[in-house]
Amino acid sequence: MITKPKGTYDLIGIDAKLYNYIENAIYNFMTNYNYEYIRTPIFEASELFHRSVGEDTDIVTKETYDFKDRGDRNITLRPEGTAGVVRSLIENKLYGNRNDTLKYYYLGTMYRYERPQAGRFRELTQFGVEVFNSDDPMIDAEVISLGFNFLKDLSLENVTVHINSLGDKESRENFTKALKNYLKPHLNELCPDCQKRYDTNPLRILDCKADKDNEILKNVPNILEYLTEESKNRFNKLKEYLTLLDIDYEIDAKLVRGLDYYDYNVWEYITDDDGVTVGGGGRYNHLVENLGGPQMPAIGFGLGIDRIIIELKKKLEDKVPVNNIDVYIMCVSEEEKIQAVKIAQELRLNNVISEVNSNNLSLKSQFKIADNLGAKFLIILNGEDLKKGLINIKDNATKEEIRIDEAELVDWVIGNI
RNA sequence: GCGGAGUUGGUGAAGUGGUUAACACGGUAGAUUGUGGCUCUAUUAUGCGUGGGUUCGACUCCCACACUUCGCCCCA
Repeated sequence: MITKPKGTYDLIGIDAKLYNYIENAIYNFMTNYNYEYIRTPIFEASELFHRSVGEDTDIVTKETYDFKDRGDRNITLRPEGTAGVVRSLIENKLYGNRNDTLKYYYLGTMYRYERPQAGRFRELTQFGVEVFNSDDPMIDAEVISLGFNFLKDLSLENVTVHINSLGDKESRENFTKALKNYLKPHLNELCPDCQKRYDTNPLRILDCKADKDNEILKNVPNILEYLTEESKNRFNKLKEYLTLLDIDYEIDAKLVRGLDYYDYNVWEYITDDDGVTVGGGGRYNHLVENLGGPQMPAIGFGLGIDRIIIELKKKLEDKVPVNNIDVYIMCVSEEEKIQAVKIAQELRLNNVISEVNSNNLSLKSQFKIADNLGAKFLIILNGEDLKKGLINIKDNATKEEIRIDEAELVDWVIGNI
């Protein structure tokens, strides 16, 4: 048997239903916020990700799907959404009118060569937004609240936004220096991984799992105290706006995001009950420029649809929603089938959700199927009535059965569902 | 890339080196001369992740691989 590649999954059953539900919610929601839909390729030149994410990080050296195409080009399956959108912005000169704030959203699959775990796949789906050309904390608040409100709209109620500021370059350098000075005398008390991180990625030590309870980490310098005036102002403004907008947020000075390109305000959406991060984002005011575009501020987030589906399922428990249909059409003989197909099409074209037996089943089985589909009405075709131009229709709730004229069927159904 | 646990019908699962792989749900057919949801009866895995090996004999033991899951690294 051929099996699916590691870390992928088939979207079927309840998961597929939830995905459809989320997808529709996204389109509706984004229309109200007046964000434009953008779709960029699933694969891009490898260089794009190397330059955006950082040349030396593990992410790019061993956690992307890279290959050479037949034209000997270096190609990478996109591991995230931001780089492609920024590339498109630059290539298509979408920033033509420099007064506009440009707002985009995307939904699509991403590919990461990682070891699968709970809620971590090699093919994953992300919904994200990117906003260009506004540097005002007001827009930070809009973007953060957009994600938060969207999750609420999906009825994922218990989510808190964890916010932090990484400041500008100067703030980060100052903080990193202070952090390293603080940790240096205690280095041998940290876990082996953290001892390595001390040189490679000191900020990551802040959210180390092994040293979580370590006293040393509890008293670590606070990045927020090392922010420059400007960075601090941005962060304070953001908090004011979030309070104004009634967003549940929490300041988390130990929140660091993995990418080099973030500046200033960063955040994650974290569920309250089990602490799952369903998404996160940050401001990245230098990425557009670094990828060859104009100097242009930007901010965005990504939400993991796969994780959201998992969280929604936890909430649903056994209350699996059933899509009830309006009409189930039962038929046995050849002449009944001919009629059934015709009626089914007619009803469907009139927005009546209809299903028709197509398996030569006994009436008993057809009744069962109709019940499982939650049909409101059953059309039970029979040869004798058909000859008289009558259709036998049964209300599945009251069990009442009436015969109505063929010509009046559609109107009758529309009037009664 | 590293480590732990797992993989038995459509589903939930029990099970043993030896002939017929339990039980339940679900499905199908019948009792019901075309009108179900209750009940009863029959039937429903030529196969126990895949490929090798040991054995007279393997679903059961051994090896490899795949996939799942939990954790590490990493987390865009």
